[in-house]
Amino acid sequence: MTQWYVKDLSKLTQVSVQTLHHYDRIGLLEPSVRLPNGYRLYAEKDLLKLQQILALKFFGFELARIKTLMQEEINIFDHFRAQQEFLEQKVQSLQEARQTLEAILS
Amino acid sequence: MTQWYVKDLSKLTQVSVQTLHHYDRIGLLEPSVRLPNGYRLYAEKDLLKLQQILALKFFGFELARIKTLMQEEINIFDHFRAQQEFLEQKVQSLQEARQTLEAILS
DNA sequence: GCCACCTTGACGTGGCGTCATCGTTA
DNA sequence: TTAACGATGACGCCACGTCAAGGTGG
Repeated sequence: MTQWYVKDLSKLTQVSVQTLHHYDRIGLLEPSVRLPNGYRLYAEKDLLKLQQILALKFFGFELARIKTLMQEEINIFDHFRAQQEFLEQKVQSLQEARQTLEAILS
Repeated sequence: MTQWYVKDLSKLTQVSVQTLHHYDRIGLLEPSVRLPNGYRLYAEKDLLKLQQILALKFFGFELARIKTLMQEEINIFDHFRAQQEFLEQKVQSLQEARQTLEAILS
């Protein structure tokens, strides 16, 4: 089986059907085939692309940025470096709050 | 000066006017005085309440939760403990992503 | 005819930001 | 008269979740 309907791909990747619909709407991941009845049909390359999207999501990138990143495909490491700084700041601010709470509780 | 219009309170606390409007709409911080012309007038106790709200926000509580917390006012430490766990999980997931990026970059 | 799938569309979430339109005058 | 405030209301953002109403048959 190298083709999937939304629900099949959803089960396969643990990504909800609504999320796949959403990705289609915003043009992030459009199924390579649309059947005459309007059904979405995802091929293997779509699955691969989805997995790349999930990886970038894990790194904390926003969907809009993921979209442009996958079109550029160049100097991904520069983006990684920038994203790392971004995450570092987020972690720091969370850590501050957490440590303050810890101080209060101890 | 112990009374402030929205913009004055905004400047004083660095909280935007829109945010103050928002807090009023959701019933989190309603100004103690409403002039006949509809203008909001904040008193000192409102300022104090706003500062408490900001503190709880810093700890990562959601506005809805802050609202109920300030009504209950009891066993705040239990909430702090729960919130600490919540923050700890957030920090961990962010750390994972950050460390993975670090590994890639090094 | 029934079930399990598929579609699109509208609305909700959180915490506001951003106009737009209008009234007030600290 | 105008600027600088004030008000409310509608819509946008992000990443979807959640109905709702209807079509299709792998």
